Amino acid sequence: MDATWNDAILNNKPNSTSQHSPDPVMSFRGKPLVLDELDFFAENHKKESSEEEEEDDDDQMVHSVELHVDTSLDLRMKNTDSNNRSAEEDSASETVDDKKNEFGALLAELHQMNAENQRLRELVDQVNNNYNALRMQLIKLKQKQNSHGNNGVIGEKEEMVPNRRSFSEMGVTEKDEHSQQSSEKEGKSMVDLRDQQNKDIVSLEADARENSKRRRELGRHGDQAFPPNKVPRLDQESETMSMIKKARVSVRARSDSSMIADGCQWRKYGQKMAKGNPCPRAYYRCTMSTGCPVRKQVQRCADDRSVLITTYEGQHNHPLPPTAQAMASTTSAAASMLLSGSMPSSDGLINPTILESAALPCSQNMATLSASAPFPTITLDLTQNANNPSQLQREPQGQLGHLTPLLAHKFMSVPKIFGQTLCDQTKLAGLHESQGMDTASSFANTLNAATAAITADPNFTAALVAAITSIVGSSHSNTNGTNNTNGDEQCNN
DNA sequence: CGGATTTGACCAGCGC
DNA sequence: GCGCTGGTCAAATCCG
Repeated sequence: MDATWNDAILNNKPNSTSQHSPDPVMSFRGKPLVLDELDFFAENHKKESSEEEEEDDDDQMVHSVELHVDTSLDLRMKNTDSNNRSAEEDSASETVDDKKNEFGALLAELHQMNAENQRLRELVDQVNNNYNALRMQLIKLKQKQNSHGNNGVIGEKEEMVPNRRSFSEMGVTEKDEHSQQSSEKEGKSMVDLRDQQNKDIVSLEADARENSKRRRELGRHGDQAFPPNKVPRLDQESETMSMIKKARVSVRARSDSSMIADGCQWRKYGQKMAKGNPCPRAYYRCTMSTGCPVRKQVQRCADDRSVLITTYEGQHNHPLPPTAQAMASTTSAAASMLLSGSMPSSDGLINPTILESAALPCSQNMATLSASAPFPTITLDLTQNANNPSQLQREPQGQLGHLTPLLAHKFMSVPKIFGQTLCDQTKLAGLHESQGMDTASSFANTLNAATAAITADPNFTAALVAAITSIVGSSHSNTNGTNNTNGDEQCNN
């Protein structure tokens, strides 16, 4: 943005030319501007501001800029009128001055917001960095302690124990683990504590299995020994925990390569022929950190083999390179959003805000949630709009970093709509039960509403398309060190 | 030689 | 209980 132009507008300095001129003009660098030039600058300013907006992901800024342009257009219209009616020149001139002042104020506000956004962004970056550093330290510490506790015998197995993973993902935050570790410092050995944790978790999961089994039997026999409001609470909690553990994000995108380049390192650990699809499904796990629980499945679409379906599961437990953060943020945020919306509101009904959103007519069917799948899955379909040039142009290929906040914001804004956190879900589940609602059907309803709510946001879908298209685009040149698998070749042949 | 990939075996969940 | 399916393991193999 041209600083001089800004200063001229922001300071709203009276210019000698404009002061003496009968026509309402503004000046720029000492040169009087006619209205067409003003429009030109306004348009230019809009373009520049839009570019900045794309970099800053500042939605509010967009509104400000639009307002600014509207004002300038309004200005022109008013000025044209005043030229035609000389009798109203004075009043028109006053109107123009008013508009100029308003214009300047808006720009000043715009700058303030911009600066504030910059500060906030830096703050968020800093918090993120601190979090990642702490996390890495924690992981290293745990590994150290594990190696002591196991006489130096530690492997991936220990880190990959699902119990531990589910424990951390079950809403027991690292803070809790920290507090447990500090209590351990007060006298308990790490080994004992870990054994106890594992026993508790094993016991929890065994109970959950038992309850699940019992419920299945009850369902078969139509027995009411456990009517909806009498089902043990643990069952609900376990179900929620299991959901959290199993939430998935599926991305459909056109790609010739065997994988989309999402910035992470993956190791293939299996391949299976899936039913109903001649193309094999490949299983990958993240190898950027030992014990990272993230896995993904890659499979070509049976109907259209140019479409690559990548399904992500889990959250990374390590810092990610900028190129990986876009996809990771998108998937983890989508999973969070998905899970946050997986329960009804506290009154047992779907939040009316969701229904309002669902009623919006602009759904593009790009993001869908599946309630019928064994695990809650959000599918992002990028095949329909991938050829839309206007959307492709929004984001240069290979530049994912600055999309992350926007994508995460777009996803994260949904839980706010639902007005709940993951921690509330178990409580709500109990309440839900007590009101005798059919959990499965309400869950499906909520998912449907969430689907509509997400897809109703054109900004979200556009940003998503841009982000993942750029990922897919870059995958042609970089397959992340993974060669084409047999499965892919097999399928392409 | 070490890391990545392949592939058959194994296991768990689910429906009948 | 049995068979089917999806997901994972781990030994064998490949590759740089």
